Amino acid sequence: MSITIHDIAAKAGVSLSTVSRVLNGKAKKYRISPKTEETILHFAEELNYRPNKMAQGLRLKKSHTIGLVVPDISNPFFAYVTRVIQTKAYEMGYSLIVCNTNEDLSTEIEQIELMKSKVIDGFIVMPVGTDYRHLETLIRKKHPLVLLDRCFDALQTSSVVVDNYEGAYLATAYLIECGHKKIGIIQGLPDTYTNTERMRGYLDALRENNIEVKSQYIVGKDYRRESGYIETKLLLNLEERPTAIFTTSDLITLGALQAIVEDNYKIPDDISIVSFDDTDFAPFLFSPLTAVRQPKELMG
Amino acid sequence: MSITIHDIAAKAGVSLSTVSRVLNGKAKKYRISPKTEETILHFAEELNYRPNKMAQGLRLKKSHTIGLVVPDISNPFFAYVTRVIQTKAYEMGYSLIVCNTNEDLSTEIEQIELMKSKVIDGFIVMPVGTDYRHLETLIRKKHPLVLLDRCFDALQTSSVVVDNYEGAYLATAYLIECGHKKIGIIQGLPDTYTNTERMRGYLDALRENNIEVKSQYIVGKDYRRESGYIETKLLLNLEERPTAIFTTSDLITLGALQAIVEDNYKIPDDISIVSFDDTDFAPFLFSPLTAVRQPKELMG
DNA sequence: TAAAATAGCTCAAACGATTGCGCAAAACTT
DNA sequence: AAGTTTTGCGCAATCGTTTGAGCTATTTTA
Repeated sequence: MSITIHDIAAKAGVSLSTVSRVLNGKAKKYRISPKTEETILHFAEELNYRPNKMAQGLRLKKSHTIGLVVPDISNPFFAYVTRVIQTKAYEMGYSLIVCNTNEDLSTEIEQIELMKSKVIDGFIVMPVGTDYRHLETLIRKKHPLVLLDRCFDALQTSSVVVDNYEGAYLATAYLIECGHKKIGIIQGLPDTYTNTERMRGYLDALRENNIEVKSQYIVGKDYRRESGYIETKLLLNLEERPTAIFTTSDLITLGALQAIVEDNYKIPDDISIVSFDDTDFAPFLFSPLTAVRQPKELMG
Repeated sequence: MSITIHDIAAKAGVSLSTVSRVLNGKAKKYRISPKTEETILHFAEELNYRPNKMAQGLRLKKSHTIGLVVPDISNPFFAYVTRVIQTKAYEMGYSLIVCNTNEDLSTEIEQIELMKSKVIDGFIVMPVGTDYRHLETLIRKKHPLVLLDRCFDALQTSSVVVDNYEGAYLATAYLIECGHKKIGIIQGLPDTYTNTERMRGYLDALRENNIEVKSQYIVGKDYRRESGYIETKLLLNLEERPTAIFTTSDLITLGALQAIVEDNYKIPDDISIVSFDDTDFAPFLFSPLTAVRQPKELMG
């Protein structure tokens, strides 16, 4: 089959230990003669030797693999962040196992469970965000873990998040500045960190400007496109329809646009939109979009 | 550390072999008594045993891991396909190691080289497309390999591709039908399978309609957005500028749109665009876009 | 009642690498 | 010339599983 250190040892007429040491650059430390070292290196090259990472991993309890858990890799935001992470990981000699949870908690739990048995050096998780007991277990078992995009204040682990509150506050305040008083929000998945913060920003901006918070203007239940579509339709059909909508994800924005186009409303004459998550295509839409940009590169 | 079959064997008072056999559902085959089986299963459950996949992999020479090599995961098309693949792989009990080649051949070669040492069960590669000697090596070494999106006719391996020729032909023919005679094309990475086929479709459509092929209308050198931007600017500044442009990727399209907006041209009055790769946002652009859709779900 | 068959396990090698300990030969000291 | 140090390398255990080949009771057969 493939070449092992046995083959090299045999060719070079030395023991396994010696080969291993030379190949790991520990020749000096273990006083291997330069001549032997060269011979081994020569044969390793000639046979095109590649260490078997499973064997190494078994022995060293290290896989040089990072598990990345992402809610939806086809979402442009997550895709971009994934690319940044992969590139960096590769530079550092690590591979990336990518798991898609589809914004589903039980899938997330299952996928993490599967990865635990794979001897993964560490996890980067963008959690669904409604529960974190499985992450607690991960921490308790000493698996290195970094949370990305969404975090749990109760969880003792490193997290990389943007200031969702501030972003949402600014977005809403901007609409108010533009003269809007009837501002709807299509929220994402309730009880997730990002959503709670964004809602808080929206609400605070309204309150501080003495604008009444109307419950029928607060809609939405996940970050999907379909959600943006349906909720926008409903908002537009309200007796007193909002003049502006704050969409809390790029996919929601997409759905909202679809609804607006279908019902023949004009942006920004009939309705204004401000979106969380900047997207590459925002500037080229039939009406340029205002958006809150996240530092994706940095986050990755 | 973590629980091994040793621990279970000790608790149950049996040998390692017996535990392994029960856990692999081979109790019948090896005549383990139901009582013993139950005891073992009980302790496995109680200790929350997870097999160490590295040890299993070492022994069985199987990692239940697939390597996916993709040119750019932040490209919506690739991201979508990746998601489909990941979901399916997970259903079948496989994990996915994702590598980004950044459309760079040497990165592709390096990444594949790295994965080879990881004992990967098989590869799914969307190759950069300009060379395939490294893939030949892979096949020669009996690594299972499937090519996706782009293929090499010379390579003896399974490939999943769409009919790029037909798509490009139809797109171009559509523009001709609309009355266009001056049709530019912004091609992708030259010498790649997809690009060659799309060019062929474009050229054949022109020829069969007796339209002169002008070399200054054939521009572009990769699938990137920047490329779409620059080439469109140049096309629009030609003395005899084209009235339609066929863009051969969604990112090129994005760049083209940017250029068109900046220079204050109107779609479709001043210029028409037909794009290869449908995108989610196409219907909501300032002017709806005609596009050739690829069956991403099916391809994945 | 002895031989044969079966049930129910265990032993130990193997997968491919790493590493603490030890040992012989060479080189150096006095 | 005998003792000491250094050089250069090998032995064997270990990581956690799997599996072909036994091995010992018990049961069945003749």
